[in-house]
Amino acid sequence: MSEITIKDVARICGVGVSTVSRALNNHPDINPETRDKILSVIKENNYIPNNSARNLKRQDAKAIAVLVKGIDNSFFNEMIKDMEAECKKKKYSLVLHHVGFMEDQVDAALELVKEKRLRGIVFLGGYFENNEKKLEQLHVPFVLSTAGAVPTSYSRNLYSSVCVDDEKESYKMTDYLIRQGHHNIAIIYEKGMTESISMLRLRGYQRALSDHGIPVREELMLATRPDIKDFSLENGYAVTKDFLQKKIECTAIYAISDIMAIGAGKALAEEGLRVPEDMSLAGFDGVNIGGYVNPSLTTIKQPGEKIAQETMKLLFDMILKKAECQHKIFDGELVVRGSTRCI
Amino acid sequence: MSEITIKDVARICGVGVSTVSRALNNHPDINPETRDKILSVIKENNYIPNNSARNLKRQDAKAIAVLVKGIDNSFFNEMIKDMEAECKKKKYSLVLHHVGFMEDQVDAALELVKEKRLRGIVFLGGYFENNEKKLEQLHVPFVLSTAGAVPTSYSRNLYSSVCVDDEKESYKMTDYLIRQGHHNIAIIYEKGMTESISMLRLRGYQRALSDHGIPVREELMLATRPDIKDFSLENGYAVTKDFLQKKIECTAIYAISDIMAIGAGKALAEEGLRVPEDMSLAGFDGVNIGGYVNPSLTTIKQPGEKIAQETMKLLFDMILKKAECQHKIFDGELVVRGSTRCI
DNA sequence: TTGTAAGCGTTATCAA
DNA sequence: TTGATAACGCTTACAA
Repeated sequence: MSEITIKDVARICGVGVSTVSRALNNHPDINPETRDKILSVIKENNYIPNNSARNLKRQDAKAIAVLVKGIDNSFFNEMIKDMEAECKKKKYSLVLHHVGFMEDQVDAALELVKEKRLRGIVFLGGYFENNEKKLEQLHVPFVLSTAGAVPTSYSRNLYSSVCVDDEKESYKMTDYLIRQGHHNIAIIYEKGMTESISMLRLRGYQRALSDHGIPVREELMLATRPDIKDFSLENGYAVTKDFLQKKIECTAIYAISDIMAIGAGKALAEEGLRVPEDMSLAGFDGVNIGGYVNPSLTTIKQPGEKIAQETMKLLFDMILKKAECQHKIFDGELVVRGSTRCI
Repeated sequence: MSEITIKDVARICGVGVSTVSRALNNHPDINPETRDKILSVIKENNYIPNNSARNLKRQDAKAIAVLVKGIDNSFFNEMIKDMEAECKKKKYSLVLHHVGFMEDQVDAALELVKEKRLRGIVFLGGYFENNEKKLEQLHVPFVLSTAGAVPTSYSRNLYSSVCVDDEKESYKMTDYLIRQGHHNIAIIYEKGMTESISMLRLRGYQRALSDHGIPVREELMLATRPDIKDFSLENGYAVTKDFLQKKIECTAIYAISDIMAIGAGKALAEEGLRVPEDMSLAGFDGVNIGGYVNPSLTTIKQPGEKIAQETMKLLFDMILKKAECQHKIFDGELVVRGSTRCI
């Protein structure tokens, strides 16, 4: 009943353990006949090598990890499959690991690198403030992907990064709404660290208003509720519901994520407000679902596929060619759909 | 530069490695002063224990794993956080592992059990046909959660399970639509193994029609496209688009997942058909987003939270109390919302 | 309360 | 082409 090990396989085959190991790892220096025999014994006896033992001993695990902040971020999920594809091309295995909202991504990375002997890391999303020292301990190349939240004080040679310019893209959306005649634009954002993605997008909104000579009004800046999951449908809904009670003059609501915008849409519907006739509604990210709701959602589409591919390119350049750290910024695309209108 | 190990920590502290290990694992038989000193040295030197080595040696890793089929299933993602909560109560750690569409869940489980010395497994979703022998090799208790697709030939003492009766619930939805006056009801389903969840739901649909004396018509049974991701927005959309071209008489479309129903909704909108005035639309699962689209989606709500909790209860009963295998079936709830109407 | 030493199941080294 | 054997970094008897 106790699990079978490489020693048992060796004994059954009448060979040494190293020969079994060679068969297992496709080493060239083994007689094809012996290898086939060993492989068939392995199959018959359902032997499965212990990965902990392998990782412990092995020096060259051709593997990288993608550490994703949060578990149900549609935008990230759409990117992951692109990363897996790129990784496969390089014959590396990709360890996917989700880190909870309260966990520290860098701690998780540090642990994982030791455990699996990883050669590189991708951080998908997340915050990196007050973490420079820990990041320095990460002795493998890493790329911050779609994680705008890196303090400018960090050395640019510490890491690579790929993202959109969140402030600029948010400016683009706000500017568009203003040009459509909207002056009272509410924004749904998440209060956070200065360099968090949400705060960058808030700054873009504020700057666009200022550039158009429109005062930035406190009562139109709707912070999400800390007691509800961040960036969720529920949060967008709750915030908007509260806002609408106050009857503040407003012709457009811009949520800094599509999912929250969809949540806001429900609150609008419940209050009898039609989109876009009574209220324009806009999001950010460009997740698939935004194109499927009714009316479909005007948004800033991040080029997820490009970002994913470039992320892997930078990572493998650093791993394989010892390339320097690089910082790529992609443009987002303003996608105008049915949820906004000119007034 | 090379990574620091427990030996280094021991050397720096001037103690033996076992003492460091004791400090690390909160063993009671250690002098609090030595422990504090060791802990501070660990912190200063950023020592992180190697999990592979720990797993290899440790016999009693209080850990279970949840193996999830697919990465962006909203319904599963909503359940996972409930499972994590239950697990925390038992002071077990929960290893979350996603298995791709082409991978075999049981193989992944077998590997993971060895690697992490797991005490139990939850399979969330997936198919288990032609896998009985492999499942038998899994020498830890496991629960199939929301995985209706178990051949009836399998021994009931092999595993526990928690789910809804997919055929019955699907019957419930179809019966409801019929009672609303719909006779030409199209169903969007996925062709698959006889016992797959999708086929069970299809059978419920067929049985309801028959029971009402309505013929089951081939041209109203819309199989998803194999070239598009299964259960996706895109698939629901594509299938519906094709269907509408054919101008087949029909007053209701029932998709066996909410996400596909939402996809179908877009195709309807594009063809100028209003929901529910021109076409009723229904889904299955009861994911959050269904309550946020416009009109909100009529669906069968699976009690995800209850299922998650019961799954963990059964698993821990088996692990801790050596309880027998059990098979629980929960009722789904017909949630009537704005997307369907009486004709 | 602490230290020594024996594994855990592999892979890597080296000699045969 | 093979087989002993020494690591890998940790936990845990057992001895002190």
